[in-house]
Amino acid sequence: MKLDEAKERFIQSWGALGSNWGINRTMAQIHALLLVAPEPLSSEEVMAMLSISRGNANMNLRALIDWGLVRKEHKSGERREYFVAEKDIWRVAMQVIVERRKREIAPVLQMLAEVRDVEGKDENPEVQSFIASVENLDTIVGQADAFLDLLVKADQNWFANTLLKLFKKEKVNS
Amino acid sequence: MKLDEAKERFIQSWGALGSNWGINRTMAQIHALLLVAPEPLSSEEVMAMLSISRGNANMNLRALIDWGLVRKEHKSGERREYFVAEKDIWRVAMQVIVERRKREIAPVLQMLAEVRDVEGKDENPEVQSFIASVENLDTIVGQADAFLDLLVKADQNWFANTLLKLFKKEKVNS
DNA sequence: AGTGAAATTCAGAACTAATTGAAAGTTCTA
DNA sequence: TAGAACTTTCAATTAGTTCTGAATTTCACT
Repeated sequence: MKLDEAKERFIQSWGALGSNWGINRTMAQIHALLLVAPEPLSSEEVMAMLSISRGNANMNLRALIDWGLVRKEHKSGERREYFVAEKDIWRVAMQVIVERRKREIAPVLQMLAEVRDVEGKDENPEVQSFIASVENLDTIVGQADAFLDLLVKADQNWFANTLLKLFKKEKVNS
Repeated sequence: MKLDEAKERFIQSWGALGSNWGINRTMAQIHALLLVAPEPLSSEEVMAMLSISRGNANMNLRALIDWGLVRKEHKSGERREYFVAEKDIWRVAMQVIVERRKREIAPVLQMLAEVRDVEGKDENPEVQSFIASVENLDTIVGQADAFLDLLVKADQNWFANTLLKLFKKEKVNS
């Protein structure tokens, strides 16, 4: 496969993946494009390479900056702004986790805490079963949240090592 | 808060959450509804409670069954089918992970393997840097995949215990 | 094998999200 | 402070997704 073809394929797949995860396709494509670009790109270049409009490029570049996945770079003596993606994929992944945790897990935990405190837990068995479901959910979501918190504070080696150890244990146990 | 109100809030939030994660709102709402329903519900009941059409209810119920989150239940002597959600949330979470892993991680690993074998790795430095990015990504995605595989094989207690241990270590280390 | 109750399908309608592009805004240089 | 170079905004449009409901099929019972 030729380099350009490989890049194209990578960008397309990354875009498709993004759109399954609530990230819009263009945003994921721009991210992919910047990831494999050897140099910072200007918005003109992004527009041209993905055949998208100025407005679209601008909007999605800003969203990427918002997520902490891309940053602006100024070349001295140039009016034009350039964009670079964070190239360390581990950091990219952690950044995505941090953001989604903040935007999504936190509100869910909040909601669960609220609905949990429903009236009539002392007499009504239906209420009791509802509370049981909610508490169950709260435990799991809480555990996942704690785990992600641990993960984002850790580094990649720690993760890889832990994983390795866990694998070994699995083998022993089975 | 009254029980009905709490259920309503739960269903709405669950629906909103789903739509951020590539699961359509109605599907997530039906799931939420069944999760907190004390009894199996018929599609008529689902339709009525969420004010959705027959077709929509049918389609999404089937999608839920497909994901392994809901199952049909027959009451003897009844033509009508009833639906129950898997109530063990841990299992629900694992089921979702299994599905998404199958549908999404596998194709990404495939794509990465393909684009990795781009021409010119011996002379062109741009090709080399592209390959480096892709390999980097492949490592992380592969690790995540392995981790999820481990996770789905384990049970909730194992996860909670491991997590607990990791927390303790963190404290000692810091 | 006929009946009616329930499940399924699917073409088009309704809704939602993404995109465009032109206009307005900003910032730099002279 | 004029105007060129670039960025940002946003109303209108286009594309994509979900939902509806009538038509069709399946099924259980007689």
